[in-house]
Amino acid sequence: MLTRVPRGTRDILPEEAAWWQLLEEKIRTTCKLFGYQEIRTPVFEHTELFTRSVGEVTDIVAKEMYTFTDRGDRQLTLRPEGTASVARAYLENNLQAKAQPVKLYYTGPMFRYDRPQAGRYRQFHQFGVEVFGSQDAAVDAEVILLALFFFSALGLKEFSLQVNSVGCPRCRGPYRGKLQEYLKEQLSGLCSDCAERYEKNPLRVLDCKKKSCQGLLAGVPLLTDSLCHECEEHFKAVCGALDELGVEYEINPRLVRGLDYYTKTAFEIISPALGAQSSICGGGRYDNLIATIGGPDIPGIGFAVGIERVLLALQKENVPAPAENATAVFVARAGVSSVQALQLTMELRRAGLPAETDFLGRSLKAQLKYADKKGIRYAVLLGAEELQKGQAAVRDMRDGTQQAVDLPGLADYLAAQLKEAE
RNA sequence: GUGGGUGUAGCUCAGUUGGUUAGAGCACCAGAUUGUGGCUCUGGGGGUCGUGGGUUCGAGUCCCAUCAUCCACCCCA
Repeated sequence: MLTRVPRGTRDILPEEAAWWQLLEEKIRTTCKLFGYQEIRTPVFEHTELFTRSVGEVTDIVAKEMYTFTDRGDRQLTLRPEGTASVARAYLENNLQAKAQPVKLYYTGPMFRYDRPQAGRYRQFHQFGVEVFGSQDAAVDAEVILLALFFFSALGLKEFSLQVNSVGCPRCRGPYRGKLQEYLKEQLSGLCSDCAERYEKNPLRVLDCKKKSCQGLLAGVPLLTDSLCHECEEHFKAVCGALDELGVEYEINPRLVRGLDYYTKTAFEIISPALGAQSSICGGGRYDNLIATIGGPDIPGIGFAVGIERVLLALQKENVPAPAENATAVFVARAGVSSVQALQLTMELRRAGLPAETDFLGRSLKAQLKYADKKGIRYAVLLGAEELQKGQAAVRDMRDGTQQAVDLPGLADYLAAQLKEAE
């Protein structure tokens, strides 16, 4: 073999593509139901967009971006996430001039240079929504409800919601100091990763998986206790809205989001069916993002769902595979040219019947075998004998019964049979 | 970037202390049925044993390297 797919990428073969189509359909219907409109942005952007919005010191920017220089010496990057691009498009196309708030959704491939593992790929796919222009806590609730609604619509059963508030620059700065002060005492007991996190991003120490570190965090000050008045009120309002709407959730004061632009609400939806990468949806509010990339002061909130992970979760939960939409009719031929058979096949197609025929000159037996394997319901036998009488034999592949039908009425006959079969 | 597991047919795997021409099931193709799928029977095609090097009279088997893949860490969807 000359070459293989690059590491961390994969082919989606027809069988699996049926799952993808199902997901894409649910995405569209759910978003329509909630009044969100689709936006499509390029898969690559100026590198600067991500370094500025996602944050220079985040892992995504520091070590996971697919960055390249094009022939015109431009620094470009394959998008590692969707929010920055949508925020850029919002600004660039003056969507603040449209009816507010602007509610958008997107799907598509994202790229991160990371070691592949269960539920993690270098090219992966996200479905996300973004709302610009409202600070109402009810919007936070709606966005969360949309995600939960989507998972339920897919037939997913086991998933749970965690929420937190990561504050804003006003309260996060002082809290960071308080946290570092506390951690300073424990520094000798923390793992090497946490020692590094202590310097670079102390909030991350909170959700370290090591028991030894968690043990040292018993009396750690929590951000939710140090929120400024505005953030605290907003967090209370979000929790209150979820309560009132009957949404089950857990407050996880150690939930930290990895991207710099998050403010206030942060949430995550987890599927226990998955391995270590159990997060199927992550999101939150980003009230300063638009301003960060040079726009006016417009608040926003959104989430991203990992399509591959949702697919894994559906399979782990044994959600039944979507029914294959098989071809309805196979035109088998005996002593008739493939072009003649194609002629009849086209007539059926023009009448709206999914149909195919043989191109391999196989025996009738082999043709029927093919039709059987592809789950085709009706085989039309076009043979010299029948053709003389102006007929074709229609074989119901389910019970093997056969019926001679006049060619002029064949499409109508098949259409009626198929309708009845429904 | 770090640690561990696994690489033999399209798929799942077997292959003895290193020993002739590397096997099975499923899948695929054909025949039994000269124009009829599924079930059965019979036959057939398909492998540089991941790759490169080493040890040996002899390597799928042992050693080293490398690549791929899986799982976990970091981080994230």
